Amino acid sequence: MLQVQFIRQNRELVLERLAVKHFTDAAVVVDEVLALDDQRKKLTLEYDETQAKVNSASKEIGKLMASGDKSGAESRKQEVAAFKQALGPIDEQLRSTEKLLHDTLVRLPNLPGADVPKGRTPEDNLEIRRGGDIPTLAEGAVPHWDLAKKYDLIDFELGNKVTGSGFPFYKNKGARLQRALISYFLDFNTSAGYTEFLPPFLVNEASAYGTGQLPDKEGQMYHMQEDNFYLIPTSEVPLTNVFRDEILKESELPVKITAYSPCFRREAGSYGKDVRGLNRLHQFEKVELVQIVHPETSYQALQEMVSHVEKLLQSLNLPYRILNLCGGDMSFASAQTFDFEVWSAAQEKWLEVSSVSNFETFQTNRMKVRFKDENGKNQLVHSLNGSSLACPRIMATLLENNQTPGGILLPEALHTYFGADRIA
RNA sequence: GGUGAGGUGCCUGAGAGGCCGAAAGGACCGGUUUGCUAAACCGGCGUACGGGUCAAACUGUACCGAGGGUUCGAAUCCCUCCCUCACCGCCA
Repeated sequence: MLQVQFIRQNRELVLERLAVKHFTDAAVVVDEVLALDDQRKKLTLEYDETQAKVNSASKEIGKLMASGDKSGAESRKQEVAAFKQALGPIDEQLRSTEKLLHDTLVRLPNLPGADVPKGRTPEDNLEIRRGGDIPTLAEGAVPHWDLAKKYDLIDFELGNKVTGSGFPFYKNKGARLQRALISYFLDFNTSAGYTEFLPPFLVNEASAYGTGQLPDKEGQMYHMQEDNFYLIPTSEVPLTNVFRDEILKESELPVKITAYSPCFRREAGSYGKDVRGLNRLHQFEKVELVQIVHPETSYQALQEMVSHVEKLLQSLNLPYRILNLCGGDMSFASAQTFDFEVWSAAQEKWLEVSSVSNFETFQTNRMKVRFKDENGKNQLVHSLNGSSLACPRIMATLLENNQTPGGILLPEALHTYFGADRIA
C-alpha cells in the first residue's frame, strides 16, 4: 500500500512511475485518493471538534453534580444530546470515507524503482547475467518426468489418487534428494547470516491480508473454512508477518531470516504443457529468504540477496540467467524484482526458480512495521524477500541436465547431503 | 472438547464509572556523581490521525484483546467474538 502523504507530495513522480507499471487510469485513481484524503481530514476535524465539546460538557456535568447543581447539570445534558445527534452522521461519513480511501489506495500497485526497465511483457525483461554452461545432452535424453519414472523418484499418479493433480509423491532417492536440497539450502543461508525459522504453514486472515494475498488474490490460496485459516502460498507470509505492528530498534536492523516450508497454491486455471511434471504444482517445497532493513540500505540488500542466490545456483552447477523484470511483468507489490531462471536441458526452456524482490515500504506500510530512527521518529522499514530456492524445478533441472548413461550425476555440494554422488 | 481464571504501555503490575493515557517498579535513553565496572541521584520515556508551526512549542480526538451496548461520562458495567493460562479429556 502506498503512503498517501508521499502521493500528495510527489503526484507527478507517482504518475510517471505508475506508467512504467502500465497501470491504467493512474491519474484518476491518484486524484481520487487525494480527494478522499482531503474529505477524510475535513470530517476528522469536524468530528474531533464536536467530540471535544461533548467531552468538556460531560466533565462539567460531573462537577455540577458534585456541587449539587442538579438543574445546571440537566441543562448541560441537553446540550450534549444535541452534540451527539450531530456526531452520528459525521461519524458515519467519516467511516465510509476512510473505507473508500483505503479501498482506492490498495488498488494502486507499488512504484517501480529507478532501475526497473520499461516494458510490458516477459520479452521486455532485461537479462543482466548468465552463468554456468548449458549442457549438450546425449542422444536419447529425456525430460525429468521420464527420469523420475525410470529411477522411481516421483510418483505423479499416486499423488493423483491420494490427493489430486499437482500433489506428487516423492519416493526413494527422489524423496531423499528433496530433503537434501532443503537442508543444503538452509545451511547455505544460515552460514551467510540468515536466522533459520520454521514457520506455521497455516496463517490467519490478518496475516494473509498483511502480505497482500488478501483481498485480491483470495482464489489463489487454499482456505480452511472451519477455522478461517489459509495455507501459505510461500513462507514469506508468516515470516514477514512476524513483524506486523512492531516497532524495531534501529540497532536490530537488518533482520535476515530463512525458512523452509511447503507452499500451497491453487493455481486456478493454469493447465497445459507448462504444468507438466514438476514445472507447476499445487504443493511444492521452498526455502525462502526475508530481510527487514533500513530504508537507505534496501537496494544494497537486494543486490546482496541476488548475489547470494547466484552463488547458490553456481554451487549446484546449474546454467542460469538473471532477469531484471520490466515494469509490466513485475508483481503488484514489488518495487524491483530479479528473477532467476535455470535451463532445463531436456525441455529446452528456462524455468523460474527464484524471484528476489524489494518491496520498499509497500508491505510494511500495510503491516505497520517501523523502526525508531535516531531522532526518535517512527519510520517504515523496507522489506525484501526471495527464494533460495524452489525445490521442484531445481530437482527437474538437476535430473535433466545431469543425466548420463551412468546415472544422474549430482553436484559436489549435494554429495554429503544426499549420501551419494549420483542417482543410478 | 469440558470447567475455571484472565487479557492494561517494551516488561512486571495497580486501577473496579468522572480527579486515568493510565500508579509503582524494571528495562531503555539523556544528565550529574564516579579511578574502571557497578551503584546512587535527577530528568525523559506509548501509538495513530487531525489542528497549529519554517520547524518546534502547543493543542484536539481515538486507543487498556476486538466489535457492539448502557451512561451526560467507560480501562472500569452489560453482550458477542478472539486469544492466553490452569486442570480434565483426547492425542503426535
